[in-house]
Amino acid sequence: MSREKIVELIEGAVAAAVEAGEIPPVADVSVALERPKRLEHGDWATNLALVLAKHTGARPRQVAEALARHIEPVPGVVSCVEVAGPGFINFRLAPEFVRGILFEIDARGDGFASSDAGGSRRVQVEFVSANPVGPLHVGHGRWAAYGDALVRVMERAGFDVQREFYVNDYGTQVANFGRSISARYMEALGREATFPESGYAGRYIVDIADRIVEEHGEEYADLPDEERSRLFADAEYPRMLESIRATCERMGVGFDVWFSERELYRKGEVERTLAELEERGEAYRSEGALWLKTSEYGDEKDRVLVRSNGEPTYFASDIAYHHDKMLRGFDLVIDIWGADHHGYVARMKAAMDAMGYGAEHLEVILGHLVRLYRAGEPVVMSKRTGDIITLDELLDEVGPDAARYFFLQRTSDSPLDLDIDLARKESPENPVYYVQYAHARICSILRFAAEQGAGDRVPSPRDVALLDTAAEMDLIRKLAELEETVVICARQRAPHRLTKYAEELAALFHVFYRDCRVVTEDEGLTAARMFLVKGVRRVLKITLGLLGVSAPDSM
RNA sequence: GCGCGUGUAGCUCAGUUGGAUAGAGCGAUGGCCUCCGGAGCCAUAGGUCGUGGGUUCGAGUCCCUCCACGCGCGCCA
Repeated sequence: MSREKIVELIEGAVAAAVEAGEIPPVADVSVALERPKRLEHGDWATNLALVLAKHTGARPRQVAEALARHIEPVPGVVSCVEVAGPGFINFRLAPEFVRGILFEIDARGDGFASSDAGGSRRVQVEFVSANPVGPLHVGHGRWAAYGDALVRVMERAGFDVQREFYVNDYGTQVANFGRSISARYMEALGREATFPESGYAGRYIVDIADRIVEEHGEEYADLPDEERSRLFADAEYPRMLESIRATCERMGVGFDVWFSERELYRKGEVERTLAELEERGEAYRSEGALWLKTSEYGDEKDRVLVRSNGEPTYFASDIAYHHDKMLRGFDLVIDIWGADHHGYVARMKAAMDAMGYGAEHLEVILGHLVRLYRAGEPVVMSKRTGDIITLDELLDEVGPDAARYFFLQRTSDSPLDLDIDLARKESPENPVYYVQYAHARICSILRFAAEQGAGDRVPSPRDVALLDTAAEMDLIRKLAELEETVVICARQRAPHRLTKYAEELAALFHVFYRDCRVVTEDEGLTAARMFLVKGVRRVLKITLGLLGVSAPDSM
């Protein structure tokens, strides 16, 4: 890749300048390299001279000129090196080197833009992790899209990543679920029932109860309430979990591991972890409860692990869970939580320290919520009242491609406003159609070319050299940006940048399409342009694939 | 009250460890189809980057004040 070539040149110049006594030694050169925003500033630029000047108090431009003196253009690679502005060194690549990316795309195929930037670091990403007591809501959809795209992007950037869904199938939520079904069941039979205070009011609970009545009639009516509730909870949460899995599947999101909280308890991992923390002197007893000294690791106060009634808290099992993750050998664990859990981050990180792993092995990404609107009016969403728009309903209305793309357009750490009426319009306001259209259009061109009998030989470098208009070169340069874009997305945990890349690439293609006819009388030019267009198609497909959005041949 | 997050064009939002003249889509206005898909392209208008200070060669980006909005602050999960 061109980046490495430029870094080489800069490193050489730095070494030469240091030897000549013109500048002090420099640690790392590669970080100072960036793509200028403006084309007239070249293909690559470094602010290294500015950074050096800052440390030494020298004049930035003088440092830049000293460095530039030690850099010679490389025929066929770098055509021009110049000092500009306050002290940037700009590099312009030779056109034939720029065009070389087309051959690279052709050679690497679907593996194009993958790199080893992540160094095969073992990473686990845990996301969605919804309680199996109700359907996924729209916010879950956002986190599913985000987590899944993040994993795809990190994989392509050379991380070894696993997807995990944590199933909270133990404790209060599941118990409430059972009690809610139980109450609806009794109501359906015309028996006396009081709906629990903290029950789930959603319509789906009634549906479940009705189904049980249909299948089993009054079979459970005379059981004690608690027993019936437990029975229903145990029988129904796996079904609910299955439907959650199916919804994720609809969005193209699959998990490598479904990890059960219940299993943690069953295997005694919670007990073991608590004992360990006590042995390490990180936990202590007070007021009849067991506390973790989280305040020693940056949390506001110590937190309860075991209540005075003997019941472990959710925090306790969560620590055991993260203990388990670390035992499984991950270098880094990324948790994606709803933003409403942000008060929980400090204590979980403190727990990582208390266990002796170090908080730096846990990264928490807070997925902000989705605010739903209908025709500009906010939709009140509450599990308490049961008034929610489910993810399935949204998928019914806008389809998985638009939903995923929409969710991925914004950074994860800001709230997302989603107007359902707007989203369901399927109008060009949703850029997913714009990008998909570019792909479909290319496929159409290639179909046309085939009808015309245009050959699809790999063009010679001389043919490819015919690609020299601004529209063609701009498009080619954009193709070369995918790999670094993927790396940035992975490092910043910011897959949303890829939607922007996709739109820019599509836009440049549309401009090219306007300016350049692909199928012409000129065989060499036709071959070259078909080669280019195929490269664009490949890159669009890879990009959309990373986002989890389909790349249709026609629309 | 304390903590976290967010304030960038009329609207929705991008903006690499601080870099060169702050971008895109939608909306608005005006143009472009004899010929590979007009779900497209081109042009124009639109900004004190919430406010006020600070750090420096340089701040949308870093630090502090204040304002607005969202979320959190349980022996809930």
